[in-house]
Amino acid sequence: MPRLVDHDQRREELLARCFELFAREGYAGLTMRRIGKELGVSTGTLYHYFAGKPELFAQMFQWIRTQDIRALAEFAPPGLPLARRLELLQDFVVQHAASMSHALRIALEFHREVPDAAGRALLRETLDDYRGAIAQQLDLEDPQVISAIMSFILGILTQHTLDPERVDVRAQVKLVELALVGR
Amino acid sequence: MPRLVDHDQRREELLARCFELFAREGYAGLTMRRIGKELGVSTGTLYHYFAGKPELFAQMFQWIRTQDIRALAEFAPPGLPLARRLELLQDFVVQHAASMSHALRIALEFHREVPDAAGRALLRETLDDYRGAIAQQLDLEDPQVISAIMSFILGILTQHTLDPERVDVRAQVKLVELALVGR
Amino acid sequence: MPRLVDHDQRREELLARCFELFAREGYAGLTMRRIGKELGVSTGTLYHYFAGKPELFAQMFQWIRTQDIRALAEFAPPGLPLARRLELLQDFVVQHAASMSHALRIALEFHREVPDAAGRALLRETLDDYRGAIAQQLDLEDPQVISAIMSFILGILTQHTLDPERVDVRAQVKLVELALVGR
Amino acid sequence: MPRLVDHDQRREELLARCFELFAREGYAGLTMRRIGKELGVSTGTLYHYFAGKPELFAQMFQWIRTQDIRALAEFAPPGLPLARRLELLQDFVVQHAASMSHALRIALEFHREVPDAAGRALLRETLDDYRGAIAQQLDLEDPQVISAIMSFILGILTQHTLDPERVDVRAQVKLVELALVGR
DNA sequence: CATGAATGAGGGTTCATTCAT
DNA sequence: TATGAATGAACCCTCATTCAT
Repeated sequence: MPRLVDHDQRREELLARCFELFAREGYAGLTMRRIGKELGVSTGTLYHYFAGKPELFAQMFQWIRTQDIRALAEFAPPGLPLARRLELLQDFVVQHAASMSHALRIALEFHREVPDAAGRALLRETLDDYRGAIAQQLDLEDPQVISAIMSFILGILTQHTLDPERVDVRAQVKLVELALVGR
Repeated sequence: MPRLVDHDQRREELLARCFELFAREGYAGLTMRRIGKELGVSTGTLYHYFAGKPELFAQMFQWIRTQDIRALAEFAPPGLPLARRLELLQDFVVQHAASMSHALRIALEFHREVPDAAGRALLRETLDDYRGAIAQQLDLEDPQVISAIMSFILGILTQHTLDPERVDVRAQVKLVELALVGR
Repeated sequence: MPRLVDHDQRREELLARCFELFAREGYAGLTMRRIGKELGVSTGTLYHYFAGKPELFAQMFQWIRTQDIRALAEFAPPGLPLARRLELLQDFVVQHAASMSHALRIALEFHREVPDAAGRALLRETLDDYRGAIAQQLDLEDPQVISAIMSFILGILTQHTLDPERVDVRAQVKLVELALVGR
Repeated sequence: MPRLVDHDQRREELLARCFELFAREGYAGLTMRRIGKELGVSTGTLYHYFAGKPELFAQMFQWIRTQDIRALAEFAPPGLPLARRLELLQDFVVQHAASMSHALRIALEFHREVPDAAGRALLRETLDDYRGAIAQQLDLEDPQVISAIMSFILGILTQHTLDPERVDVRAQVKLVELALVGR
């Protein structure tokens, strides 16, 4: 059934192109008409592929989540020492700062817009996936350490959003290294 | 003779009571009618004290900022060793986690809703004030260290928002201590 | 009872100062707050003297009407020939063009805002008073002639409103003279 | 495929049906909701065709203007003597009194609601078009004479509005004839 | 008498959503 | 499958009016 594949492929393509839009304008600030216009389709078409705005947003969140985890699970090849792994994590954050900030904003919006149990569970699950990916890539086990690294990354992304010129990601990551590896 | 009301005092009182509302519902998600209802006043009264929704939001942001800086500048009395200061910071974060998370969300909303140069400048200034307060209270000077601590706090607050049950603030702060004070 | 006199005097004074305001901004376009501000009193005071906005407007209309008729009934001393009287009417229109235009606008607004039988009757009565004053001052009797002169004046005022630079009142009145006095 | 609607045609149709509404209720007195209800469409539809209330009003004004000038430029076939032309003008005014009164009211509203230079220029232009049409149809040249006839018509319309029962258009026009053609 | 804080109905406008084509 | 005209609830905001002081 090639039709279904086409349909799903088209759907994903639309989702991908929504990502930046939602990150920039926010859930409430972005209208279905606007989305349609930016994607070059009518609102009718949007409703053909998605049941509604919340549905579209939720699917997009799921989509980013998958994309992100996939990318995060690959930044360090196995067998490297911790210091080197931390360096690679640092490179990853520096390179993906913009899109990770966007993803964070969307997660926070998701938290607000989908405040039911399912939404919360999805967010927890997502956080866990991130933590898991970091744990695996850094080859660390202590959940508090992972959580701390996670905090650190989230904070860097937040500062990056609020004051992009002032945040020196590299210098900051160095400090984490100190904490973990010792001096 | 007019009704005896201190205009500015009343204004501030309304602002204070908006804080949680905006943090929970977000700028776009919170309607003036809803604000009025929650505060127990009519929309007309709201417009009597504030020129409009953006104005109300901006004033509220300024108000939190002042409140927060004031609180943050007092968590550690002078003359204590760094380890003790970090402990006090940790206590401060633990105690104020909820309201600080709210403030962070509002800052991020502000970033989206007031995207002009003045808004951005205000956010940078606010971040600087926070950094300054932390620097002074911890008696630290290296801006990168301050920024890193800032990242750390912001990340804890973000995780606290997304997954309140899972974040052990105390355990995480311990790690920062290790990085700064050594083991 | 000097209090009552004071009260009425104050009321009339406020009415007088409303006139231009209503003419310029229109009934719906002028708010009670604005009236208060322009007159230097609070809205409360306005409601102390007038039962409400419609009442204020109606009283003001009555007030202009009285003023206007009084002025119109005096432009020509008795005993002059028709040609001279027409000249004096012309002078009167030229001098009072602005305030007469305002009065006309207000009459038209009154027609819209007070569409009940009493309002309509008041407008007819007012028109009759004007016609009567013109008839008496020009010493003419044919109601169609009076009505024609009335039309003429109203039309001049309308053109004066819509295109103040282009209307040469004197030249136009000359034509009426031709019609009435012959050449 | 989209619903088959000629956007511009639909727009004009809505404009035409707004005309009487605005004339009767005035700009400020007529709400978008009311317009929608009277035209049998939702407010959403109104905003689908017009950018807003001012835009709708302005387009309607332009529309009447075009309609009126077209009608006015055809009341007298060429080659008739002045007296006959005046008779035809009289017939025209008698027949179109109601719609011309409406147009005049709308012009006056426009004068108040669009007080900027462009609005004023448009009104002047409109007056000029009317004067031009009259000049051409009556085969007259003296601008003051045209303006006087214009005044006369405007005044008749004004009286017609304020006191419809009392104005004998025919009798009044006779007087203008006397002035122009002589007795 | 005078004030202006307070009200809430109703204004213009937007926008998710539906549906005839 | 795709379109965009159409809907109407709900938004922000204004304003005539009331009333405690």
